[in-house]
Amino acid sequence: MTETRARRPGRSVTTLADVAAAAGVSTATVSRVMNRVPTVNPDLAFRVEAIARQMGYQFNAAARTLATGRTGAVALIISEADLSQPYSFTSAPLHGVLSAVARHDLQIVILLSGSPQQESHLLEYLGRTGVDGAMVILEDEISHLPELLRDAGVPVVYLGRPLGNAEAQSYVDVDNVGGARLATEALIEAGRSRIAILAGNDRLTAARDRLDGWRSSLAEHGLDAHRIARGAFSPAGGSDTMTRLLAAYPDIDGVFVSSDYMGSGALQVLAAAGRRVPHDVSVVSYDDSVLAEVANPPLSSVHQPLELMGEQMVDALASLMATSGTAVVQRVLPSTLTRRDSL
Amino acid sequence: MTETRARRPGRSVTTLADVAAAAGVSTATVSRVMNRVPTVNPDLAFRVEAIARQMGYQFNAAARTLATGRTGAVALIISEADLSQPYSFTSAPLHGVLSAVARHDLQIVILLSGSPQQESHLLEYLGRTGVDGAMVILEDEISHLPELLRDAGVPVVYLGRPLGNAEAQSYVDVDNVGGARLATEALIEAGRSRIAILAGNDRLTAARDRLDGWRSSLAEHGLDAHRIARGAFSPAGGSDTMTRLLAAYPDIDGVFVSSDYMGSGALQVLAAAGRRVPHDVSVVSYDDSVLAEVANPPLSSVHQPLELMGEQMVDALASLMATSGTAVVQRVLPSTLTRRDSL
DNA sequence: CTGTTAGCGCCTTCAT
DNA sequence: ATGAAGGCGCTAACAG
Repeated sequence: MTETRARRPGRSVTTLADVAAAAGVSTATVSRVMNRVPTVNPDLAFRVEAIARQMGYQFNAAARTLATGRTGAVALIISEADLSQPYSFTSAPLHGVLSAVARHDLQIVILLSGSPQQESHLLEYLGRTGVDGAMVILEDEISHLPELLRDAGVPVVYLGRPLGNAEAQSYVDVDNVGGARLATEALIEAGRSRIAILAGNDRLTAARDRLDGWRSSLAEHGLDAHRIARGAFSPAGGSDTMTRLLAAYPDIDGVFVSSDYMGSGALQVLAAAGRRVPHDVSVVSYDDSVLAEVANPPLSSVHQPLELMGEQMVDALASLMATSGTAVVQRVLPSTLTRRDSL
Repeated sequence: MTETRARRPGRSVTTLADVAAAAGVSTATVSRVMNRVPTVNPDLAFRVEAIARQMGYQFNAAARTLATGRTGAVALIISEADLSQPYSFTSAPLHGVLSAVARHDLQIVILLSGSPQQESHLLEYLGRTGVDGAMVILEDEISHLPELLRDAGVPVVYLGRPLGNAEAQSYVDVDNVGGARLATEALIEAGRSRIAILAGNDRLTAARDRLDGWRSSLAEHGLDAHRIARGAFSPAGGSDTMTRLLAAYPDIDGVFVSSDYMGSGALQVLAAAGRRVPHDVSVVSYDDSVLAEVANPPLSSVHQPLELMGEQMVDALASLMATSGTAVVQRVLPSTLTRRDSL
């Protein structure tokens, strides 16, 4: 019995050399064929390809990476905390990313950000021959991350305009100002004039932009823009903030709520206070999530193309990796309003 | 000027050889030090380690993989479709997986399942020296996947007991029967006796187990178990099914709903029919998601330790990879009941 | 258009 | 306990 020493490394039995031997050519030729180098004789290429397929040849990713320095993988940097939120918006762009990745023949590696430990791991991984590029999907802005990533030597695309140095970064964002204006205009068109806002945490650019949009719409129509209350993007935050708002400005007849999560809390407070929606008070919310759908009454809400954003991140990253220069891609997508009973 | 040809491959400038040269030892020794081989002289090890750290040495993953056949990465197989559901339960175990992965010093690669194309990609990737193991988180059972994966040559752990061949697979599951019993007992304790169920799609083992649990509890208490209606795990499914249920069995005073998603739909139908919850009808739901929290009234719901399950999947996989044998790990976690106003 | 030949960076027997 | 050297599988000059 031939003593074939068990090949520990790799599970892929067939190598380039095997195919080359079977086809009676050199490994270089097989390599060219597999990589579709155009200069090979078509007939030969066809023959080699057939043999390779028949032998079940699959290239060894590690070997290829070692030889080329490219990995065919991109990192997706997300936060554990974001995912753990019961209703987190991270999964929608994540979905977009995943569906787009297939088109570009890339592999996704998940890297966690959040704790210092995770970040050091992240940088370490990026520093090795880990990935060819990275995408960042973080709900809470982490202002120091961009500068850390800048040194990693790979192109990076952010979801949402990063807080810090701004203009030098590539990102895909939605028009939060425009979305807020959409919501506010709808309230005005519904005949409301004492329009308040439940604003989110000021540290988030999205929250600030929505406040700005609300303000500018009201200003354009000569309406007061002082009915403001701030709170967390959560049901509890929504009810607390709505309670304070109602106490401070009992005359409100319209509310723009900066997130559905807050919206569901706000609705409960409104109901408890005997304000009928939309009879006494019109409400427009933000995110157009399932929470808006199941709310009572169902909430009109500004829809964000989250999945599309994920897809575009991949497209942007792919183009950055192709040019490998210092190019910057910045894309801002429009929002739309989904109308439901609360208006 | 010395003509240092630009090193295309890899970004990690410092190699084992560099460290070896700086320390005046062989690359073999440095390799041993970095891999904590116990036979090296402690003093030497310390010295080498210091030098390596100071030079910012990081091992090249591709080179190591090429040499050892191990990758230090595990695949996470999920479905694009699951993620795209507005309220999907995939992200909770995902979160658990991610948080556990750090502890084991593993890297996560996302692989998509769903379309035939994605599956062939998946198998191809697994077939290469892609990963050392795999975890499967699929909300819809895909019965042919286990047998495909069986040939991939790496250990696999499932979330939820797989439908098919069952006993040969490793999995982490929750006790759906027990959870349903918990819910049903609570309904009985609340003084209800005409207890119906909104059951889910029969193709899901979870849905079937919940039905079984409901049945067995009722049987033990000598109560009728014929008030059954089936529907999709969605708000629309919930309202449709609840409507049918009410028409068929107008006398119900308790309902066990197999998912919060259905629950929110069911609640609306109940309200529209003039049935007060919990005064006329008690409702207990399943999943303990944010939907239960924001429902009106807030729903009592069976809580599943989804994140914990994700963590345990990683633990299980790690132990499988360590033994590298044909061992099987099967773990079933208990559910608990979160009480809210609907009871 | 195809073959030859060096590595890519690391691990690992085999000697010493 | 340490060093020398071959090889993991593939790619990319460079010849021919």
